[in-house]
Amino acid sequence: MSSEKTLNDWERKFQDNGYRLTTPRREIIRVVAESLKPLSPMEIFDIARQSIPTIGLVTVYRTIEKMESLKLIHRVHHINQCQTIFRSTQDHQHLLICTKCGKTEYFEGLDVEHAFEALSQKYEIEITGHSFQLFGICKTCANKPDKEQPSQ
Amino acid sequence: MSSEKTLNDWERKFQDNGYRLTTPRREIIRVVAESLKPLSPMEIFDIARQSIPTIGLVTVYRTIEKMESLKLIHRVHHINQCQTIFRSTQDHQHLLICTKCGKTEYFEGLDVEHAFEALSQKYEIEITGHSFQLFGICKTCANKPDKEQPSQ
DNA sequence: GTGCTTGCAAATTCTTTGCAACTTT
DNA sequence: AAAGTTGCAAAGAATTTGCAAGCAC
Repeated sequence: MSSEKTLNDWERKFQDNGYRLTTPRREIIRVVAESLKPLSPMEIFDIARQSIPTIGLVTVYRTIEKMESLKLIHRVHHINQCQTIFRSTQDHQHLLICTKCGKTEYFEGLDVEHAFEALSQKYEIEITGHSFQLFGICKTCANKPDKEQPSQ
Repeated sequence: MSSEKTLNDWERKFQDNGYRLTTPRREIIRVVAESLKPLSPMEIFDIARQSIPTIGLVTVYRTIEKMESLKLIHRVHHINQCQTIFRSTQDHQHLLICTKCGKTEYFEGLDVEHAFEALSQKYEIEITGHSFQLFGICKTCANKPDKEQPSQ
């Protein structure tokens, strides 16, 4: 899908949901829809500002909120930015996280590395690492609908 | 591996690398090594403070730094915390990211969902979502050793 | 005209840095 | 004793909120 089509789609989604298409908002949408890489709010701001110098960073944050609620974007894991930490194991990097209580464990039984060679060639990129996390509701939380934290 | 063993391992790693084992540092290590879930710096601080009330949040940040350089921990993707955004597609959530220039694209050719049913049963958790990202060096960057950004 | 949206300023929250006092080795 | 480490205070970033003026519909 061309980015021009994406852009129209996004603008239509905004209107269909009762959001107005203002000049700054359209520019922010355009920047994100056409970007080849994940962007931080400040990066979006800097790019958008080149066309609309009076734009405010706050508007960027608020437009991101709306794009997210419309599911037009999602958040990308950049290792250096995430500040939630967990003990690592040498072997496995595959995590299973309960979104309700936070309980987390490493899991085995899903081999993804076997496909890396073929993907490297197909997409012309040398794969050097990966992040793989599954989210779900653990047994304990499924049985207790109320908020519950693990012992620590 | 029991968390007691983990704890001893970690303390030894600190000492082997010339870091001193101080009271606050040991407590922070203990909290992280024994935690069942990923923790933010503030959460670590709050738990550690229960045993060592005089501990400082700064020490938590600095100990995290050291644990990370010793590869005892790693950072976990929590969707609500990461502020780097990228357009989403309805179908695929699998990203290929060049760590040098940031260029990102969705990829196909790796079916992970097929294993979810078996994993759900094995780990007693209902899987509701996942995040899967591959990191690497794209062809363009591999040919140009200098820093280079994609057009946007 | 109505009501959503904007940008500013200020308030919060999060993270890093400088430094003198303190601990570990 | 030497060198690494601590916690405070302050600086610096990043994000959110209140609000009057402005704009889309």
